[in-house]
Amino acid sequence: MSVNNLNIRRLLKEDIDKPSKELSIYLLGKILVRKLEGDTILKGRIVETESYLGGEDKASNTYNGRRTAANEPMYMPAGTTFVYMTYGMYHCINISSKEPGAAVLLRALEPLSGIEAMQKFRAQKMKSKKNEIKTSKLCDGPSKLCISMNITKQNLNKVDVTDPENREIWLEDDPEFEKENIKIVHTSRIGIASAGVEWASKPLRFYILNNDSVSKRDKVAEEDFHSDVDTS
DNA sequence: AGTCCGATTCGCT
DNA sequence: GCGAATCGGACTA
Repeated sequence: MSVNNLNIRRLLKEDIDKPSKELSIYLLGKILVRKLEGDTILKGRIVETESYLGGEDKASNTYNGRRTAANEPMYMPAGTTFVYMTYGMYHCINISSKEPGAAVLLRALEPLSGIEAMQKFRAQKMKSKKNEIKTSKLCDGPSKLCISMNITKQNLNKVDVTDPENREIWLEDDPEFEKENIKIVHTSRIGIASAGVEWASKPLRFYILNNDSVSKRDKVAEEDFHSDVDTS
């Protein structure tokens, strides 16, 4: 085992047991690990997240306290996966947070290990399998990362990623990753216009500035980080 | 039982 | 940049 691996540790319940917004930011830089049958390991650094709150949040599946069999994982203890199908053909994965009815949507990963397998999963699902996908484009969207990591509602909904016995999916800390050296952009969430401007515009999406795997950059929000260089 | 609609992605214009 | 693909589940009656 390499020296680097000695400091890597799985995240536990106590690490994840945070309110949705706080957890969204905490998870940036952490590593999502997926172990396939045959022991292939896929890893990706979380570089973009979104927070979904309960109750008031019109964009949330749990808006107004709605509670059904389908959204039950959002009410379960922090660290529970909530995988749902969207547009009849894609999946999105969330990690439930401390508050009942709230969760964090994983929107993008920077692929670190198992790139070959990710390429294979993505190619399977596409019509034109001609050209190879750029590594940074393998997981640059909530459904793309589910395809690349073979995450579906059938296989990984409602499981505890903080369970030390979980051999399929978990989170790891990366001691090499210097969180103090990155900039985190706070901006509006994607694809929720029908929730109305008030909730659609709230800054509940978070991503690592200048990371190539981020799904959609917000140039305006990014200006906050270089306003002193502005020449206008 | 029937209708409506996405927390998206891809392929083509 | 735009429209199609595609289906589970919430909601209506």
